[in-house]
Amino acid sequence: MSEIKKGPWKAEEDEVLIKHVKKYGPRDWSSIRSKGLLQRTGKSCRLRWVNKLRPNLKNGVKFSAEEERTVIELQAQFGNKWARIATYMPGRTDNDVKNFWSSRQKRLAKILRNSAPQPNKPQKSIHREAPPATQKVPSVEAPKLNSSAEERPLSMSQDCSSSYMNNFETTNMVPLRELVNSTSLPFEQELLPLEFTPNEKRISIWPQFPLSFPQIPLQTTFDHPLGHQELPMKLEDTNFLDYFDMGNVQVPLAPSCSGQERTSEIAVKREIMDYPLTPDSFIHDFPMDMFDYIDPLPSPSEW
DNA sequence: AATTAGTCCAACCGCGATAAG
DNA sequence: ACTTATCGCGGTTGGACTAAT
Repeated sequence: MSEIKKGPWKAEEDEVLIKHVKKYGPRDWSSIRSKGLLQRTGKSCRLRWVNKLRPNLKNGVKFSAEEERTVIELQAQFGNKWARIATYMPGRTDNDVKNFWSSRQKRLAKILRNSAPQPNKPQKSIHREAPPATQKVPSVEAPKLNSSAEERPLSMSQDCSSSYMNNFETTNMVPLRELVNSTSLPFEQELLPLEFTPNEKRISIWPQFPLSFPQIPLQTTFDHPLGHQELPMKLEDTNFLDYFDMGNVQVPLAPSCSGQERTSEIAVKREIMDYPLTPDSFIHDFPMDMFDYIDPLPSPSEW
């Protein structure tokens, strides 16, 4: 029995694989080895085809702003179902999406690490008393990374906002699904999985949204004793978590989909500031540094 | 210029689901 | 109904590349 080859693929091997697929279609992967065409496992052949050789792949192309947004929202909805998410993204594989997401998680983890108060470093003056009228988001344990939104209770569905925060024991975060749901966006209807055909056109899935995307306020303000005049806290500020009690971060709640008010001081403030809650609102929960294309919210006069 | 740290990405592994015998 | 083979998915790893020091 011949040895199984591993490691990087050579161009000749790719050619053999492509020929095989042309002849038999993308199936019978294990027969490639049993016929002696390649010393690769069927698994390896399939992976190579799906991730690199398949037609219409966007190899070497960075994720666009639109793709970033798609991943963010679909991850919030589906959890780490990368294959499923990839079906909404022409030219992208589950591996692409997975790699993209994990790199953003690392980026965020770094941001949070850099932002965390240093043990020996004098702390900034932080407003630690809960403002009287503020409703706290229930504290949740950060779910394990491989958890899936589909398999979790609703309240635990904020994968993307909490799963990368394993460094913290508990974190109060906006439940992403609530935020997404609060917009009453029928995701399953709006984002149709794409079927790949040889000559498929690039399908834009976003124009169907009633609102433009993304709309991150240039300066997301949070309650602070100094007031936002002195402290225009921006999420991209690497020290932004210093403004919070790290163990008990308070973030805005979006209105529930039933329309009932879920007041939080911040949410109210946002209303006052005339920032409507959009389908994109949940992206407020991310530091801007985490993504490449999160643009500032245009001023209301520009709408 | 050399070294280090950070990022990206291709490929592997393990596991569960499903099909075939 | 049971066993085995195959496939597909998600998690992880390691090397290549780039930026920072």
